[in-house]
Order: sequence, then C-alpha cells, then structure tokens
Amino acid sequence: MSGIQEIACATGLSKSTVSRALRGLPGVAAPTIAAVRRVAEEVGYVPSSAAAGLATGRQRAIGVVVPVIDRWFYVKTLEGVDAELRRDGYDLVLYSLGGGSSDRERAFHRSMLRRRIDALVLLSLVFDESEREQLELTEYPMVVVGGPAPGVRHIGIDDRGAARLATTHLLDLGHRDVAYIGGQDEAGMNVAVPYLRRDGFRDTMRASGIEPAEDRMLDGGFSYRGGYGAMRRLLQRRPVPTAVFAASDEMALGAITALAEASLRVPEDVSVIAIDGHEHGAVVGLTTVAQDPSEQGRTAARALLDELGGAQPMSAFAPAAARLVVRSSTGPPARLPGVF
Amino acid sequence: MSGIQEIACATGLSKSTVSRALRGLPGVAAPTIAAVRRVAEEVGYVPSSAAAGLATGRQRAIGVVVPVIDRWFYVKTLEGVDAELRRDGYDLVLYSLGGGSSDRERAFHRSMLRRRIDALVLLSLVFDESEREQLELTEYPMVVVGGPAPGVRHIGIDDRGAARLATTHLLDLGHRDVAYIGGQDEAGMNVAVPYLRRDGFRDTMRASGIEPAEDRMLDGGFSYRGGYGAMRRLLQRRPVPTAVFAASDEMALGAITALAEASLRVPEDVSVIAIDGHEHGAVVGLTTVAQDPSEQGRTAARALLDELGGAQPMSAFAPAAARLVVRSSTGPPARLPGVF
DNA sequence: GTGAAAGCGCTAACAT
DNA sequence: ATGTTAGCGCTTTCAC
Repeated sequence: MSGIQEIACATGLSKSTVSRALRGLPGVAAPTIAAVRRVAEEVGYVPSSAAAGLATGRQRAIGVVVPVIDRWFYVKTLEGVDAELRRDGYDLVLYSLGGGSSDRERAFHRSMLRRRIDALVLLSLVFDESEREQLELTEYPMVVVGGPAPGVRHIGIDDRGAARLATTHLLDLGHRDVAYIGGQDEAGMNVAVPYLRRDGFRDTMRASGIEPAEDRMLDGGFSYRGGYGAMRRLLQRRPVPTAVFAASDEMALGAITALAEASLRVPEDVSVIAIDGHEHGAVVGLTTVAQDPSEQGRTAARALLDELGGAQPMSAFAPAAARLVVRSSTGPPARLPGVF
Repeated sequence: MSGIQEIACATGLSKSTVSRALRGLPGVAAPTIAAVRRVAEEVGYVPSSAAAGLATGRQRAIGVVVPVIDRWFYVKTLEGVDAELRRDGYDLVLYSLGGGSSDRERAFHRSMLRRRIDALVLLSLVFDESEREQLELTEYPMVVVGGPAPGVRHIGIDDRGAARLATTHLLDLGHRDVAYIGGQDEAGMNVAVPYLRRDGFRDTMRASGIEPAEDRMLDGGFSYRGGYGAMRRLLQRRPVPTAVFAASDEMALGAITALAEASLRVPEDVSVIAIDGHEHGAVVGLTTVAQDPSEQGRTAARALLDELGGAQPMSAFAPAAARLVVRSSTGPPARLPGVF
C-alpha cells in the first residue's frame, strides 16, 4: 500500500478527502487539511504524475523541441520557457533532434511524444510537409519561437526589420562599403531567418543606392568559427570594407577576434554590428540589434499555459521586440575607403 | 473509446494481444502483428506513457537537474545525456534551479519530481545537508556529473590533475611569473571544482619553488566577462605576468579579448592556457586541458539506463579523461619578466 | 464535510 | 497464440 491510500488509512479518512485536501480543493475542513498534510509529510508521500495524468488526461508537462541544444538562442529560449513553466508547477520535457536528420524523423513521429505532455514549443525549427502533418496529428497546442513556420503560430522578432535597423545605423554613420556575414546554420535552424536578415540588409543598402557586391556577402554559418573564417577571407582582399554586419552576434564575435589578430582596431579601422544580444557581445562593446529570446520563451510558455487553462488561443503571430544597442564597435569610417 | 482498446475492437483481438503486438513481445503470430500495426497506424494510435507508467511503475524518462542551463558545461553534458537516452527511447525531463536560491528549495523537494522519472542526473551541483536528504528520500538511482558530491557517485575529470597539467606546461615553457584566474561561479556550480583547480595550480607552482603571490590569484567568476575583467586588472599592474592560467576556457577567452584590446600578442607577450575544451577556444588557438562533458553525460545516462535494466550499479567514481591540447596561445616567455 | 465507486489506458499474471 | 482478470494511484461524479 502506498500513495494517497496510505494517508487515507493513517488518518482514517477516505481517498477522496485526502486527494481534495492535498490539492487544496474547497469543501475540506481546516483541521482535516492540516492532518492530511502532516501525515503526508511524515510518510514521505510523493504524488504520482502518471496516476494523476491518467485520471485527468493532463500531464502538467510541456515539451520543447530543439534542433540542437548547443546554441545561444535555444538555450536562452529554453531558460525562458522553463522559468514560466516552473511558476505553474509544470515540467519541461526536452526533445532534441540532435542535429542529424537521421534521428529527426523519429522525433517527429506523433507517437514519439506519447502523450507525455500537454503542449509543445518548437524552437526555430523548419519542418517539411510530412513533419508538419505529424505535428498536426498530435493535436497538441503548439507555438514556434524564432522564425515563421507555415501553418503554425509563432513568436519572434521582425528579422528583416532588425537587419534594416543594423544596416541603417551603419549607413547613417557614413559607411558605404559594408560587408555582410550570414549564411545558413547547418543544424536545423529555421531557414527563413538567415534569408530575412540578408534581404533586410540588401534591400536597405539598395534603398540607399548601393548594390552590395557578390564578394561582400559571406557565409559565416551562423557560428563563431564561421564568423572568424569569413572575416579572415575578407581581410585577404583589398579593399577591406569599412564596416561589417554579421547576422548574429556569435559570428560578429568571431569576426572581431579575426580583426584583433590582424591588429585592426574596432571601430576605427572596421566597424562591426550584428543581431542578437549575446552576453559576450556586451563585454567587447559590440553594437547589436538585441532581442530577448528568454522573454520569447516565457511568452510562448505563457500562451500555452493560458490556453491549457481555457483561455483563447493566441493569434497567429506575436512579434517580439528588437532594439538597436549602440556600443563601441561602430563608429564613422575613420579612413578613406580602400586604404587597405 | 480510444487507445489500445480501439485497436482491439477493430481487429477483433483482445487488449493483451494488441499490447503484446505493439511492444514486439514474443508469442504473437506474424500476421496478427501486421494487422495490429496497420490498424494502429490507421487510427493514429498514440500510446499513453501515463497509463504504461502507472501499470509498470516505469516512466521511461530520466530527470536532469541543472543549476542554470546557460553554461557551456551544462549544455554539453545535457547533449550527451540526451543522445544516450534517445537511443533507448527514454525521455529527458529538465529541472533547472534557475540560479536564484529562492526557487531552489522547491526544486529539491522530493515531491517536486512526482515520480515522473526513473532516475536522476545531477549536473555539477552542490547541495546542502537537507537537500541531500531530500534526494536520498526520492530513492532514485542518481549520479552527479562534474564535481565530487558527498555521498553520491560521480563522473568527472580530475580537476586538480588538470590544473597541474596546465601549470606544468607553462612551467616547462620557462614561465615563472604566472597569474591564475579562477573564482567561484555565482550560479550554483559545484564549489569543489574551483578549489581543486586552484589548489592544483598553487601546489604545482610551489613544487617548483614558486609561491604564487596574492595578487596573482584573480577572481574571474568562471565567466567570459569575469575573465575579461580579471585580465584588465592584471594589465593595470606592472609587471604583467608572462603567462595566465584561467580555470575555464570561457574566462581565458575573455582574457584573450582584453589582451587583444591592449595590443598585447598571445603568446609572444603573454601566454594563455585554460581548462575545458570550449569550441571557441579552438578558433583562437587556445591551449587547453580539454575534457569532454558530452561524453560524461553519455556515460552518466548509460550507467543509469543499465542500472534500470538490472545491471550492477556503477562504482562511486568514474573518472573522465582530460588531456592537454597544445595550440598557439602558449609559448616560451619572449620577453624578460617585468618589461611591462 | 466526507465517503463509495467507477474509471483513466495500460500491463502482467494466469488461464485456455 | 490469444483471452480474462485484476490492478497501477489517482480524480471525479454522485451520495450521504
């Protein structure tokens, strides 16, 4: 004998009363509640989420699907989701697709989630038609954070607008020769995001009458290493641009490292700007268009929690804020274009 | 009607046979299995982990407790745990203590885990007596990854030995004036780790007849920002040491940034070495004593999984490998001590 | 304010 | 090879 029954016996009450007392439901005498609590503590009672889940159909857990764990954006968003869930006593089940597309199919199969959760947060994922179908079949309330996904509500910044903000800042400072470091994240990140940021850059440049040259658009793979490599390639060609816009802070950090190694000063020789708001950026004074993935995670979790609580589902798109944070990595071009 | 029963009706079989067929148990005719599978697919059957869990007492999930998510070591370890769990079809429930000590107590209360999991991985945590007690009461098989914890088995590198390795490398190169950047992680990291690394450094120096001065031991808070700040403080005093040993790669990366900003060359002016094996370190050529937290995570998960499968519990301590990776951030002191 | 009883969807003996 | 039965620990009517 264990569980709620044990307390029932010990107190001489019935299972129902114990259950009610434990959950703080109305209609239980105060002294009864106290007695139940005391005994529960005494016998070391631990509720069974499985039993409760079976009985109610609610698991009090929500799932988070990530392409890989190992990225600033995912980690931060996860943190936000977690914080919000904790407030409501929900658990967080983490489903990582682990990069490779091999495991991926399995993860998306509807039966993989096994009704262990009540709702789903999808982080910056892009899925194909069959994956979407599987997801629909699960019938979980869900929301994606990070990039637009066809047919699913999402939360995220205006990526194109963020890129415009960054580019305009550079243009306003007087830069004309600016390179763009973008590319695709190799690990399942939403493909739309890189494109939107790139287009934001290109369109803004064009609107100023500047057509970005092919060799000013580099692939930095959305990683520190990629940004470093892209900058080194940039440094091998003359002229070196007076400014660099990296589509993510991590790439910008890599670029700054390459710049420092080449003894070029930021921003005197080359200005650097990016998008994200990575903590490391603040340390080196990186100017950036900062977003708050943690808050996006909280928003997503809150929306789902509210919906589970019976509230109206949120609308198809919840914009997240992104704002220009000017620090010391950007300044007016201090040298004539083409000095080196 | 739903679940297994629905398939039973549709096929004219009994629940047990369906259950057996679905789980691939022996003693079911091949055509029966096929029929069950087909119908299951047809009706979009999704197993209920709650029901299975209730019936078997196994949740097929394991919990991972982290102080905060937001750290290289935790993320990497989490990745390893996840990879191993996925192989066995186990789910991963993430419990983050969220830094602050306010929420912390709740997370550690035994009832917080609600029998949702079968075992527990504790990441680099240090807990007080009452927390340990709560954990013991849960009776979950558990293992900690990252630092020694009194009374709980653990997996981790020999921190003192790793520090010795790093220090010896510097000494062998001819360095005599070396600074140490360590400190405590503010967010619940195992306190023993910083101490062990520091002691490893100090003891190795002493063994070479060098007593590290008080002002050569800095606090870098185990963060990028902290390492950056510590290096800047170091640069304000003369002489600047010929080498710096940071207790973590993240701090070393911060230090290197500060060095680059001050136009000092690595390793010509100052050598830098650290411990961890962070990917960013490889990009800038950071010499380090690399560990593999992802593998530690896999090892932990495997041990738990095996134990759940009936195998003998692993021993009290499973050492993890750490090896010196010499890259370009260390070299012989190229200037006389005290030039600046 | 409290109790009795039915069931949530599955598994695991124990039959047949 | 398949069916029957009895729970797993909780919640939830419905009675009292």
